[in-house]
Amino acid sequence: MKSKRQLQKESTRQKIIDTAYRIYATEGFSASTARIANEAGVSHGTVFAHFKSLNELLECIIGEFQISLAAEFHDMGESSASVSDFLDAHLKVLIAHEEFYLRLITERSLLPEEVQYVYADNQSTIAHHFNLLLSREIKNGIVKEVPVHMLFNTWLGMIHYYLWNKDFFSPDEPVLARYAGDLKHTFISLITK
Amino acid sequence: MKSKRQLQKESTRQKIIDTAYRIYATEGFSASTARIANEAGVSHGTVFAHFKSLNELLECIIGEFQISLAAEFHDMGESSASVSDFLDAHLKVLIAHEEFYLRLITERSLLPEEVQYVYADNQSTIAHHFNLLLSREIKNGIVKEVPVHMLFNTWLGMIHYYLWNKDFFSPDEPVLARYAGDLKHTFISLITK
DNA sequence: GATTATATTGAGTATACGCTCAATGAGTTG
DNA sequence: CAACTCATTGAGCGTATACTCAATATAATC
Repeated sequence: MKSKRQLQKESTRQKIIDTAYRIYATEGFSASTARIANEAGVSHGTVFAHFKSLNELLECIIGEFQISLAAEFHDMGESSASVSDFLDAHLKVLIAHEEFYLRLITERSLLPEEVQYVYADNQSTIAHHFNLLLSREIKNGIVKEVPVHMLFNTWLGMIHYYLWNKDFFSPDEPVLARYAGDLKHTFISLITK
Repeated sequence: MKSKRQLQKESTRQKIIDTAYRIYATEGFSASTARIANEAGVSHGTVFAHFKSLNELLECIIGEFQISLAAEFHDMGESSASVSDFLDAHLKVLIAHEEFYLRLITERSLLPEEVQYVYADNQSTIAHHFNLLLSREIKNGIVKEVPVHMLFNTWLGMIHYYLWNKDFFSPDEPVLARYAGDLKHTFISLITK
């Protein structure tokens, strides 16, 4: 049984996390700690009672994001039977988290070193499943004989390029949802013989 | 005939520009105006005697960069007879300016709005030539029938992805020079029937 | 050579931000 | 109810940084 105090503390911490996540997703990582505290309805000092520093707050939020993405990517890998399925699933996950993911990739240089390689892990999980499916389809003669890691990089490159140039491709609505069809179709056309 | 004063002024301005360019290319856009003044061997105030604000300095430097890139891309378009030539030329230009270009794309969010769309112009010039060459090769049955703008975006996506993940692909030496062969080879394999 | 024009200087100002800490008051314990 | 614990508060500190301006030094002009 948790004491009233514990519950209060956890709830405050969660309020900070949720608020920071929302602000970061909508406005980027340059939001100040004062701003976050304000919107979370707590005092400025409270932020530092829960997190030793801004960096620690960032690491916590980005870490949690990374963990939940990793879980979704894992499930996705299990349930995809073909490259086409896999691309759909991959897009679906990214579409669901587009806002925050977009900030993460466009403002990476503002982030502490500790989280700079946030994707490395995730992407190697994805790469693993992707490569299995692709190798099979290459062996079956459906897909061209190009090194699988290059195919994977091409796919991620396309997606990131659209995200990265969202302002150009789709300033007022999510990019990925809008171009998912084109992206998938183009990629499939390119990799098949 | 320019007066001694004019020459002095222009030389000071140029020193500031050159120094800022060098520092931005090697360390990124978070360098302070004091730092730039210091390394340029002028006083802090001098920077603001030549540029109304930091933003104006940034706009000037990035604008000049953009103009010189545009010129090189233009020449490149003229002299490329095939898609393969074109890719080589494109890579060559980017390789020559990799450091600054990399900062531009990885730290874009730090830059003033006025320069956010720095590539739009450049890329439409490139796109124009690229599309001409590709359309021809599609008509000749060499290249797959995929919308040319998607092919162009795929190519830029690959390049930017490698630049953007330089720390991962090639932390200690230029990425593009190292992977130019792989990038071009993969892209050509993918687009040809 | 005296006077004027101006490029340069650098100490100083204003602001923003991360972070601290003594004070406060609500919750817990005996 | 009294004593204690601890989450929360917010004014205040230190630092970084863009930008200003009166003073200075040097070139141009007569």
